Amino acid sequence: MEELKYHYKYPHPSVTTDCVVFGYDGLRLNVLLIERGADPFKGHWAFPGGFLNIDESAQQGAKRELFEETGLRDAYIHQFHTFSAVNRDPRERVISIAYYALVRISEVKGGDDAAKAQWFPLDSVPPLAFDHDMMLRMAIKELRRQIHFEPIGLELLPEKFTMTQLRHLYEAILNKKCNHRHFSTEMLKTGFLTQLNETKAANNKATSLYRFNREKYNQMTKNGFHLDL
Amino acid sequence: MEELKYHYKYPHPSVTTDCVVFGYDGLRLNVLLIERGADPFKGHWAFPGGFLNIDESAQQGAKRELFEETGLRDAYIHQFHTFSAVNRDPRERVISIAYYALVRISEVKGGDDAAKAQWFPLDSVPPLAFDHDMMLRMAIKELRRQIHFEPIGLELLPEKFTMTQLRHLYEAILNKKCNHRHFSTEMLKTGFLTQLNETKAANNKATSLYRFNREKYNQMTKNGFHLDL
DNA sequence: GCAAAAGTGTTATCATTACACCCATGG
DNA sequence: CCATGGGTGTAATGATAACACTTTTGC
Repeated sequence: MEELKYHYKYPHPSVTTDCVVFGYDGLRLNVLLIERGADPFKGHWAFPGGFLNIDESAQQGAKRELFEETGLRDAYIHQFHTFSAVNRDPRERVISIAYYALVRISEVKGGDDAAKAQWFPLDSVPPLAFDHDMMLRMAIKELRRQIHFEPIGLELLPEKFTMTQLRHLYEAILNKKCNHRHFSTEMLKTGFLTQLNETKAANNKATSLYRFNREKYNQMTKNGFHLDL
Repeated sequence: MEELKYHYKYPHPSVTTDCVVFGYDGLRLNVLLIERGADPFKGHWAFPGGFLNIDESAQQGAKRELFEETGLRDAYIHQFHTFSAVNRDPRERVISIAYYALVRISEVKGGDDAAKAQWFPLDSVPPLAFDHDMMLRMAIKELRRQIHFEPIGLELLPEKFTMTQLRHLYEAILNKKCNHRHFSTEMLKTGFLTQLNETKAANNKATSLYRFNREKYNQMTKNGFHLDL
């Protein structure tokens, strides 16, 4: 047995970060799951995560775990809840600070370790390990709230996109249809979209392409705004 | 020196809960602060809080701390963020799971301990200890978001109240005027208000009194709804 | 009696939706 | 050449706000 080095008068919990990684495939919202190779919950699916180092903040820890699993360095992440039920891990007392990330599925590489990772559409997620079912429900709830107060999309859509693509993303996240006239006017008046001169001759007449105005986008992420959908 | 009992191979952080207690006095939103009696930050004001026991969840810990400080057993509390910057406490690595509570100022008794506690209106809060300034900003931001998705007021208003009182509460929280016609129709159509036969002959002609419909209120707290203000 | 607080009637403006129609592409 | 997936014009409906006016109380 290894030497035990750190001594406390009162017991301290272990602290982990977990990351619900949302990816958009242009049609549906997906989550990235890892198949556990060891007990407890061996063979079950779970979110990527791991122990927090003593010299890193939770955000740094979550980004490190995300990088190890997806190869993404600067993804957008957002802390949404800390899970602390006494028996949530059968081995020992573990508190998990949970984040969600928004990424483009196409940019994700396989993880460092040989862990099996796989994307699942939101309506086909298998039963998860630990309290990760609740974790997923709360992540979705928080994402659906956040969409009313911060811009979303820069991390999920290609560089250039049509208004319809942006609406489809919002519809996938909110799981409801949005009126396209209203959606378009609301989006344009936020000011974080730049209309390009280019158009896309897709399956219909020339359609305008848009790009995110990063400066305005970041400012609105920081200061917040209010969107009625 | 006391005997040290708990041994870990890797260092574990300490975990605390802190509670931003919001109280409404019928006019403004206030927060409850404790004057620190010992270093670090001796003499500075801070939110009530303390170490999490190994056999309680964060929610139980926050409620325990709240009870010790206010005498309130069943206040409404809501977790809003976990603070984990490496040097947020100068003594050791401390992670704080932060909640806010909504209480009636009139029901708060002095705390168990001799700690000096005092209510401060939101626009007169002194500089706070640790990272509690940021904590307060984030608590207010989250409360202002939450008000769009869950009913608020049962914990802050008297049993019976007028529509104007309810609107004043919302205006105090959102820090902006609400159109009184619109406010009234929006509130009534949520269904969590019950109009009483009684009226209040206050400073004007007879005004209807309302009560919260607890069943509907709790259901909407749980399932969420959407309110545009 | 008058100022202040709060409710009501009327109307103007704007947001939102519904419906019908048009256009360009891909088979 | 037609079905499909969007886009647009017009108009109805409903939400929101502004303004003037009323009621009652406290001073």
